[in-house]
Amino acid sequence: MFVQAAEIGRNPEKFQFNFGLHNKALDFKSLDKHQILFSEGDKADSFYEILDGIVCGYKILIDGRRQIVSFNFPGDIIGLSSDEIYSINAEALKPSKVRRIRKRDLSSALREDPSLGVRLLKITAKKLAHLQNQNVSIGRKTALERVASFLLVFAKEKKSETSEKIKLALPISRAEIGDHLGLSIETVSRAFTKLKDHEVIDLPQSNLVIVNDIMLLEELSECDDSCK
Amino acid sequence: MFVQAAEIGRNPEKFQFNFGLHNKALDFKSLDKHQILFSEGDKADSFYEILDGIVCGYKILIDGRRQIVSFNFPGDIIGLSSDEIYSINAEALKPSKVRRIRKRDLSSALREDPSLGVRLLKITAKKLAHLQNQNVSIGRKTALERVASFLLVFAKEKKSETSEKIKLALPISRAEIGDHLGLSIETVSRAFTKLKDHEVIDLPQSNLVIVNDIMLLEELSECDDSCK
DNA sequence: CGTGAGGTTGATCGCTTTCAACGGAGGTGG
DNA sequence: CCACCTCCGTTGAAAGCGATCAACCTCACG
Repeated sequence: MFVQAAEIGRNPEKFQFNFGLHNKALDFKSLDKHQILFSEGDKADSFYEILDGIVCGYKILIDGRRQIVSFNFPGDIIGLSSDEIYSINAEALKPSKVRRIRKRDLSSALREDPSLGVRLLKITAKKLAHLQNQNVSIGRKTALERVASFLLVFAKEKKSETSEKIKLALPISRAEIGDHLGLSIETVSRAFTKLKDHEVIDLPQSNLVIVNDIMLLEELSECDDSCK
Repeated sequence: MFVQAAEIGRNPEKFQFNFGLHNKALDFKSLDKHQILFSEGDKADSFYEILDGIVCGYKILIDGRRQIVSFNFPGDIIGLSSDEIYSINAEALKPSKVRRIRKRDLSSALREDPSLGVRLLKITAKKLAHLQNQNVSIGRKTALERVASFLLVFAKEKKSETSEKIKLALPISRAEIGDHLGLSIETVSRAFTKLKDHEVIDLPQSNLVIVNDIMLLEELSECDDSCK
């Protein structure tokens, strides 16, 4: 029983990227679960706006260790690369839809609409800020603090809703969370259990998180003392 | 005896940012060692090009844990924020010079020069790629692999020089490296010692690294097996 | 020559990983 | 319809890596 409506990352009000290219060849693409959108080293002539689903960006070391550097939800952009080639892999975590934007179209679009540059810059800067936070989490936080921080991001996005309790349908597995937070599956699971035991969250299903106390969650995200 | 000429990050050919604003009020600023350029939460109406020295970007948790998210050398930009406020702190690690660029000037500059947007985007995307690599290091690599990766970045920048051995004058303390790599001072020190013992590097002074075998360093940056 | 900051090295502790077993949910085929 | 299987998540026990605590060293500087 998947609570689709409450699923995280589904934010219809989210900024929809508009290149003013509607009359030109639009390039939509459907992705199956686990389908690769692009791989590290591929020629990076396009980037993509996520329209539906989730596409993650990740890197793998030669021995298989994986680090997921971003989860991309509808409205997000993936594939902006400084180089001629992609620096990461992109894979759909569930059936997804994306819109392809060719870089060569970008230049002309920028000429036609100077404000586009500012907007794009803003999006990129936002990704930067998020990645910086991620760096702090992975580099300096304990397992519990990382998981709390991770949940907090989604909880804050949905906070505007009136009810005290925040319901999050996580469309992401423990393994994927682990690879995002630099933790093992087991450690992620234990952190969830600990948050549940301390009644910070409820966990009616493994993918359904109900945040009981967002203030406490916020405290825990920087200092897990009260959850020892 | 500081080997100034060989110091990392000193790359005179590095892209110098040009806003075509030379005739307008230029805003240079000198920073002492440890002087704060801006703090997290400050109004972010400007960003800065580093002209000389090193400025690091970092975050601190309430209990003092610090994560350095970037080292910025001459030619680099710091302070690009998606928000109205800075998301990080910026501090000079040694006497530095920066050039201030007001965001309101940016909009007009973008209108006058559309290619500027592409360039700025490229710079930001490069920072993004670097931060992603950093994420992989901190999230999935061992201490030795992280230090090897760290050195490798600088070694590759200087590789073009003819000699086999690459001489790096690290202008960064062990504590700063640790806070960048998510490690303690002691662990960083031990990693350096191990690299020295295995003759991957020489370490005539604590701040002077001579890379003997960049191929081996590259291997070690993803798999520290051969250095156990 | 004393002092203090930065770096190294050793010993111990603790958090996270790894290895292992178990349980539930969903899908398939007899 | 139920047995079986696989995938995912949870829990326990043991091992390992890095943090912490502590002592010592070196060097620059007053």
